[in-house]
Amino acid sequence: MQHPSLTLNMIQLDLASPEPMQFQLYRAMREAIVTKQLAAGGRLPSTRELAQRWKVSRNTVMGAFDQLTAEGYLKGKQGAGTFVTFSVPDFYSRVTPAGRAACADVVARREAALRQRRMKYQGCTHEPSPLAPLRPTVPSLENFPFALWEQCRKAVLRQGERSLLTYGDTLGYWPLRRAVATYLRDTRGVRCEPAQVVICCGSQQGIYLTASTLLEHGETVWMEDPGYQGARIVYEGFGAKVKPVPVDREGMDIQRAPVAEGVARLIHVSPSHQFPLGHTMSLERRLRLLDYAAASGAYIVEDDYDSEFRYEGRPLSSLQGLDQSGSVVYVGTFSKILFPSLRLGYLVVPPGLVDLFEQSRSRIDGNPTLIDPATIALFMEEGHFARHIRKMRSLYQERLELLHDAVARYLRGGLELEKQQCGMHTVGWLKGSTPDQEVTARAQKNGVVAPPLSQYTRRFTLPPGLVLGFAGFRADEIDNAVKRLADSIPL
Amino acid sequence: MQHPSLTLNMIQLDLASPEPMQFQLYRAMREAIVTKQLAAGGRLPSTRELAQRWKVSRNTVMGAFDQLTAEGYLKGKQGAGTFVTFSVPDFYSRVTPAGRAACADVVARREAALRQRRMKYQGCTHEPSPLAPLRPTVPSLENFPFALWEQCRKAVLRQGERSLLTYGDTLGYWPLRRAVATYLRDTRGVRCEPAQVVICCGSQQGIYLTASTLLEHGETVWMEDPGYQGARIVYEGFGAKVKPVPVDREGMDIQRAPVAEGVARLIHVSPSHQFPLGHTMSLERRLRLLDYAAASGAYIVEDDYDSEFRYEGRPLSSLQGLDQSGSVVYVGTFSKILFPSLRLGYLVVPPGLVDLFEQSRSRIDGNPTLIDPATIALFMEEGHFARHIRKMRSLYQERLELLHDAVARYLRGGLELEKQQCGMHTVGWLKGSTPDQEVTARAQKNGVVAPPLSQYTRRFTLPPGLVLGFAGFRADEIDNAVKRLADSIPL
DNA sequence: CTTAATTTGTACGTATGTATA
DNA sequence: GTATACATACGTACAAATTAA
Repeated sequence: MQHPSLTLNMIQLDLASPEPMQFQLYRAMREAIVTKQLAAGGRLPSTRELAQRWKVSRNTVMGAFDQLTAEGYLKGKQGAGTFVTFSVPDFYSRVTPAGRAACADVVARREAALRQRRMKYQGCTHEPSPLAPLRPTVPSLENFPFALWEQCRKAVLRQGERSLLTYGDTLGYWPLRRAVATYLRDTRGVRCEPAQVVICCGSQQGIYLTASTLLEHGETVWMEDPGYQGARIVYEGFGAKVKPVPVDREGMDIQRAPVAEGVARLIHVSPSHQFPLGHTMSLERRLRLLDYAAASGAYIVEDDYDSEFRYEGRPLSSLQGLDQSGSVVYVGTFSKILFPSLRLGYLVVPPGLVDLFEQSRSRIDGNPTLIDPATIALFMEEGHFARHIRKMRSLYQERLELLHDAVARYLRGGLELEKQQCGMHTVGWLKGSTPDQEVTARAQKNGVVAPPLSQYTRRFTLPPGLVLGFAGFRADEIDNAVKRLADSIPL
Repeated sequence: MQHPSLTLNMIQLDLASPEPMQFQLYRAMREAIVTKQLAAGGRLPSTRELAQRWKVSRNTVMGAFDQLTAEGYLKGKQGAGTFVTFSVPDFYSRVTPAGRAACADVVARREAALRQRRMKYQGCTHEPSPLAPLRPTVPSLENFPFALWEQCRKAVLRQGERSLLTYGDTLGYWPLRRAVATYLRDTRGVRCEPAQVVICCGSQQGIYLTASTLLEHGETVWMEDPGYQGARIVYEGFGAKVKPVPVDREGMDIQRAPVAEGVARLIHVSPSHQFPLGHTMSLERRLRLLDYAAASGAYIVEDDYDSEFRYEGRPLSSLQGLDQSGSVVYVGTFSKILFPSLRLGYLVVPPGLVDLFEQSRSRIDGNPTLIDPATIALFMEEGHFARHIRKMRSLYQERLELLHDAVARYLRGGLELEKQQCGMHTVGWLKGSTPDQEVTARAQKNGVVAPPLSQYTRRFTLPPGLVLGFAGFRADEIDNAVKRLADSIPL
């Protein structure tokens, strides 16, 4: 077959461009080949000729040719010339307008289908509210002993620099698992061995991991309503049917669960400090719940997200500590005690399930980080952790009182605060008839973050209310925020 | 009703135990109440009497009583005594031996069923091999510019301490997404905007996230065989049917895919440096693959895990850069360039799918970390990143040559190294007839890590071979390891 | 078949701007 | 600030392969 000669007339060089000339040539020629402007098998002009025509060195042309040869577009034959080896396959849809159109159609339909499928999981999206008062779940960062933290980090790095940079254990850094086990035993009445502790990237991942291990597509999950919607989204993402169970002052009542609609595989609760209402689950309800789980084979997810900060009396011990059947997965987090961007949490799983959790963990996200966990471990071992909690407890208690004062000052009659015994946020009931979303929107305009209670419920209607975080903000910030909140509530 | 007096004779204290005595008392009494050894309404002995009997301070007894009172088990009446308030509900199965047995049975069956269900996902587990030569995918940690890294971290913290401790954007720290986009554009020919970049906890999570967004239960995934089994486990965990596609020197051949067994939703490939064999996918195969994806509606996962280190010529540009239909999800990682325990990677997703990925991301693991990403961003902006890659490139090239020398010296005839042009590991073909697993086991005993090739394949048989990592080890370590490897290979 | 012209592939040396140590 | 390394660009030379006269 006679090889047609190709001219390459279409290619223009730009001397002023910062892009190297070799690369300009490479790109232009590749484009020409892929779009079939240069036919397969065609012979290119000699490098000499091209160098002369483009007024560059022959080496420059050869540089471009080399790259194209390496990528398989060209093939040089000594003495004969350089040829386009690569025949853009005829199947290649890009070359014909019809093919292109067909593909575009397929691609568009694919995306539409995907969007459709995912629609059902959408629900309430995570609102990215700004870091303004009174955003809930923000700890006091100003009071975090960052210098101490850095000191621990340095010590940890000095000791084990090389080993802390490599791959860690799937379930987490052992000294941290040990420290967490001790901590939970001492302060939360959790019964566990270090081996049962799983370190994960935040409590959200902990819940995810639990779902991925214990939950099968189509199974039923019972959740508190109102409750933590982040968990609902996770469960629904696994194809679970999430059924709301009403909550009152004694917490979730398992006897009011929709048993008729199918037995639960997972029951998600926050017994120490119900999210978002803040109630503590009563002892009777706890025992009923545990009994139901043991008798029915359901697992309980105990979300203990906020239990560290209790202002009256001793913290109640955990559900997990009462359980004797191995039905409870305990979920905790460091994000709210230390700082959120640390993104570390933990699970305590029943002893018999550790290996199953290890399997799913290694699928999601093989080898975890090491430096931060090692730092936390030391931070705990040296007692800074417990000390910081104690300090924050009294600080947050003060701030809760400040919030009460400010509400009494600026919002008498407009907002009634729930009596809160623990946590970092409280609920304020709106006395007027304005829907809470509307108040939230107005407050946002005034620079105050206060999510509406209605955002946390799916089925049961609540009186209008706001969730107010008081932990992360100074006295003046709280005062100011409540003042502006008062301006946002129509009287 | 007359309250019966209770004796508490059953309670024994253990002075030697590290558990505080208050807590021992608390637990023992709680246990007695819950198991109905102490009846509801019963009057306990006075704290004075108990203190005397147990030979502890009255304060200790009061501590235990306080806790039990706070939790709702007891109620003290001044002048009258302390009473058991909590009546264990009769439903409570734990109280009767029959109920206990029934629960135990349910619990045991639940766990067995779970184990059964999860069995199918088990497959090849992640082998936790020690950090010994010649373990693959270990970068040279000794040469990591840790001082510079710490400097960047410090600078980043100084600038934005408070904001770096709070919650970040779902898809990652924006400056890092921007830096990654620029880097990939310049060095990998990836076409992308910063908004398409998703920061995740390692490439494993990237693959997981992709599967959770694009893959539905029961759909088909095509994968290179041999290939990265971590990805297979992820896909199978989502209920996908994973079909192996053979690989040769030109990479995976889409024309040999098992089309008859169902159309693919996802195609997982490593075109720049096939894992584990190290071949580069030819241009024709690349275009065929892209064409197939665009025409069939499949998505391609391009795992570009190792492409930074190329020792001859320029790195080939990515599949993503050739794609015009938005069918490619590009997966990269920092773990192999910086250090593994950093656990950070990234995806580049098609522009139309960003919001879907954001949704799934927020389910898996809401708000990502900030300090490390910010540090990387600065590290990149200041050029340390590119510099470090360049340095490591020439270092690894040297080490590859050292490996070749050592093999020539100690293993002439026993092992033939694949000619490698890039990456951090290479393949050595065993010339004898011993199965590779056996050689691996012997090597492990001699302190050398060298995974068998057979571990990376599912269906197609390969000649026996070993995967040898040369990047993370010093000259003497490599030499020594090869010597010990020679002792492990029967001649 | 021989020969001369042409072409690639390889190997030098040099200059320059940039980034790095 | 200075020395060093590196990528880009340019020029020259020559061997090996091919082609056409």
